[in-house]
Amino acid sequence: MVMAPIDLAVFHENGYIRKQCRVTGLWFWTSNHDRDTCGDTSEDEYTFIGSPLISGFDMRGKELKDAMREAFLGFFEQREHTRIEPYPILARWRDDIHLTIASIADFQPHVTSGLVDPPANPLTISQPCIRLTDVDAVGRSGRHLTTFEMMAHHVFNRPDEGRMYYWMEECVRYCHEMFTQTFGIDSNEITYVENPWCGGGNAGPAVEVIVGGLELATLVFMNLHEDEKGDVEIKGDKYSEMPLQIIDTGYGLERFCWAAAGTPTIYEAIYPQTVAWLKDLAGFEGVAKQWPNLDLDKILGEMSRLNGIMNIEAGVDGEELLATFLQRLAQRGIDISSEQFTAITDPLSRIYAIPDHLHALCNMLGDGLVPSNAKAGYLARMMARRTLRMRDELGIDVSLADLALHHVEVNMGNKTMKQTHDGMATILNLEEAKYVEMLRKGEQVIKTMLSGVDKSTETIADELLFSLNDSHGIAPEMAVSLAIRSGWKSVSLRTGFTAELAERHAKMAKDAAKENTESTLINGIGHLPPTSPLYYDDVYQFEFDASVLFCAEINQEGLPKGITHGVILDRTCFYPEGGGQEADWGVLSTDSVHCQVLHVAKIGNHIVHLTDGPLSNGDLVHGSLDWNRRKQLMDHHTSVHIVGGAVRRILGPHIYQAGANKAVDSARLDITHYNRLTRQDLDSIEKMANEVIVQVHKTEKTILNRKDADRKHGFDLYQGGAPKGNTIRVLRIADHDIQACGGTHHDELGQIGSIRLVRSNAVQDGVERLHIVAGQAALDYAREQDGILRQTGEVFGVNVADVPKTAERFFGEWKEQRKRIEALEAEIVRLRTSGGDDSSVSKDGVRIVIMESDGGLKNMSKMLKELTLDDSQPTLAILGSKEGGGKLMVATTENSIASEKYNAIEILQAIIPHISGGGGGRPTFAQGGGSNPEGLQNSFDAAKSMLGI
RNA sequence: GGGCGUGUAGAUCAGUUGGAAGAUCGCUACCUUGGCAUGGUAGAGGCCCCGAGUUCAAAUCUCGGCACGUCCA
Repeated sequence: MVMAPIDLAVFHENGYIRKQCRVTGLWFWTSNHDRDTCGDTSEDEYTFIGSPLISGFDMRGKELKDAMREAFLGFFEQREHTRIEPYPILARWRDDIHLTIASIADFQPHVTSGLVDPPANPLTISQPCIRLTDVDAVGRSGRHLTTFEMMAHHVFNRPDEGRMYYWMEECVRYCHEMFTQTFGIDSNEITYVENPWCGGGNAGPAVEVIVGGLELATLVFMNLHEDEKGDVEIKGDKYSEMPLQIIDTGYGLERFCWAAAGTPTIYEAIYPQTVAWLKDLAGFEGVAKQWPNLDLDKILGEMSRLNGIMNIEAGVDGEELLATFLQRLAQRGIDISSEQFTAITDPLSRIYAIPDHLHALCNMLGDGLVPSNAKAGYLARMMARRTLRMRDELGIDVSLADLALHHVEVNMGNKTMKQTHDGMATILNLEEAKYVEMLRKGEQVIKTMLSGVDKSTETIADELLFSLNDSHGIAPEMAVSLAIRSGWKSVSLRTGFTAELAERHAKMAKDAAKENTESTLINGIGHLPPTSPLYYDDVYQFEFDASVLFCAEINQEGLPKGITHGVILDRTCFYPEGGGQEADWGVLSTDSVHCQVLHVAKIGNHIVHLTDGPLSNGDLVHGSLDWNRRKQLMDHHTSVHIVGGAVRRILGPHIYQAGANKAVDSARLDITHYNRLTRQDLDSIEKMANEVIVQVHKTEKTILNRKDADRKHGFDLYQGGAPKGNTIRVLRIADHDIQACGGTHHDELGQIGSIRLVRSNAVQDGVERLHIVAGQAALDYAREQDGILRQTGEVFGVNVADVPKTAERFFGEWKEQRKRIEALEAEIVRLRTSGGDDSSVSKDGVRIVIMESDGGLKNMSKMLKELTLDDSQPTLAILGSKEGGGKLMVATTENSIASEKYNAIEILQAIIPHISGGGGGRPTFAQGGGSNPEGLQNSFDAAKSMLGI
């Protein structure tokens, strides 16, 4: 079975008929019976440019977006949908994506899987989204954006439980009513295109709503999931119906605004003030005035229309595209040279892209994101750097922070943000400084890399450009312009290189994508009742009785040594490894058997004890924990929460937990921050953490429904990671820190004793790792440190308090004395080489010196230098030492009769066997070593007889 | 998460096949001038990031650690 036609009463009632698109072959519904294309093809141009299709919205920019959003949400609110506040743009409730890419992303994976109830049903929302896949086309195509708001109405139906709110008929009816009545769109301009949707293992029928050549909305009816035995086939995969039936709609707010404004590009509809401001700053009027007879608006309008029907994709050859473009423009009566076209569109595309990029950047930073060189933070850095590059290319002299603050003021109004404006400015100023530094380094690297290349070269080697881009952050275009500035004036970028670079990256990404083999520890336990965890009821319970439900042999790599069996009980006090907290250890025993529990893992609802021996099904066992271990883990885990709260309070709202680990000897907490932490920072965090222990007596542990938890505490609750179930355990330490956490924590903070921040280090740019010790571990740590200091003091023979001062003095003296020894050695060399003893012989105008030295290689080479660097006295010098198994050095005065007559390597090779060694060097300087220092005299004798002296 | 790159004088960086640690700026002193800009001469300043390994020999090659940079997902 393939997907059935979407045949709805609402179509017929409004005079729509079903036709097949002449171009794409897709089926579509239209009330214009002459129409033979679906509206979204290479032959359907935008019809709204210059003549808006949506009436009643004369404003522009933020005001227009606000009005449009309100019209949409209001429409659905009046029709029994609940309005939901937008989710953050950082998708922190998910572990598969960094950014919110669609409104449905708010409800994945647990609402869409049916595990968690939606916040309301049906609901309407306008969700800010960021998609970076088309980032290169932004500003150039006239319609692409990285940041947009997806307006939506969502429904989560459960027909199997008798909850069916509405389906296709009503959905399309709402859409049609809104389009034609609220927005006054001519029915003939609307086409509904049937185009089944699939993605991420789900699928369903879908309708694209095209207005005036622009896709304004997609209505997806998600009711299928991938299933090999399914009877529906879409794009080669088989699907079957799922119990949850979801309406996932997406209406592009900015596109509505564009259709209402009818401006040449989408950017002028939504960012008019910023575009005008940037034009002014970049002196764009001057460019345009060069050709007074060109009608700019007309050209831009035509460009957008053309872009609407031409597919600009990354990797398309730029020159070829330009030629086609100019040809098509000429057909439309616009006569423009490629130079004129480039002169106008190059700066303009940057002027358009900057506000879009700033919008993405401000949204990300506003949500508390810290720029970094990895993960989500890298996306912010990429946007910042793109913006900076375009700003520089436009020759605009405004800092990134000022651009962003201007953008926030003009385009974001009083949107509530986690990050303060000052914080944002601080972060962006740091980013700009890093960017400038990167450019400076890049220029240096280019100079070095090209130093051997002729100044008249026209190309830069591909490998060099790849390495500049990948290792030094210098994009190919940038590399070329830097090279030109540094004197290689005729280089240019080979056509198609950028595409090759992208291809290469794509290939690397593909190669790196490895299979995620999730090996299960134990199979066949699905039928067992879930293990009842006792550690939540009373975290101080360390003994319990239970019965064995399951026991099997385990044979798997990577587990702690000694593990032979996996045991599942009906209930347990043993905490399984999870949430960064290590597992409990202890003993499970019966009258006759004692098994050590060496590790505990959670598999689904079952807690598996990994033991060093077998137990039998039905056995009654007594379990007892290694309480010292558990107590220490609890000390650390609770401390991590306390420290986390303190860090957020002291450093600012951008602090987010990027990971944590709680072991016995110490705990780690990774936090997002834009600067390295100083010891002062650590001290004040440590101070506050210890104050909390004193001031807050009790922790508060509650269990909340996921829906209520979200509403009550927001998404900061999930710093420890995206929770999986519908019920959430919340740990509250007064108002200091509130977290969803499934670990074991103290009821009373006083149990911890004290917290020490040992040190911090950088995990990656933008992420700092705090090393924490608490409770007994803090005492042990202090004792150990004390011991180290005491030992050091004993070595110096001073009090511990004097160790730093003394070490400083010793180090200073050591350096001084080393220098003095060098000076004295030099003096010895001078004395010994100034002649006066019988080691110096003259032969045929060459002074021959054969001498034993007592220093190492360094000292010998100094003597050689002294002997052979004097041009006025041609010398052959042979030095030896008994140090380190014996050393020999032979050198001649360069460019003298000594170097003509004697070859240092030959002499060395001839005499070195006497000390059982080898060596080499240049004809005027050779050195080597051996393992028989006693043979040194034989070497000297051999040299003498060889030279005939 | 994966790939790539970099740690050498106070600063910016060179350093060839492993074989004698360098340049420029800055610093100090002296010379040139009435003084300044400048010019000249001399000098000081190095745990070649740390630790192991290979080697007769490591700034250089290999491995590990630390610090930093960068691209992609």
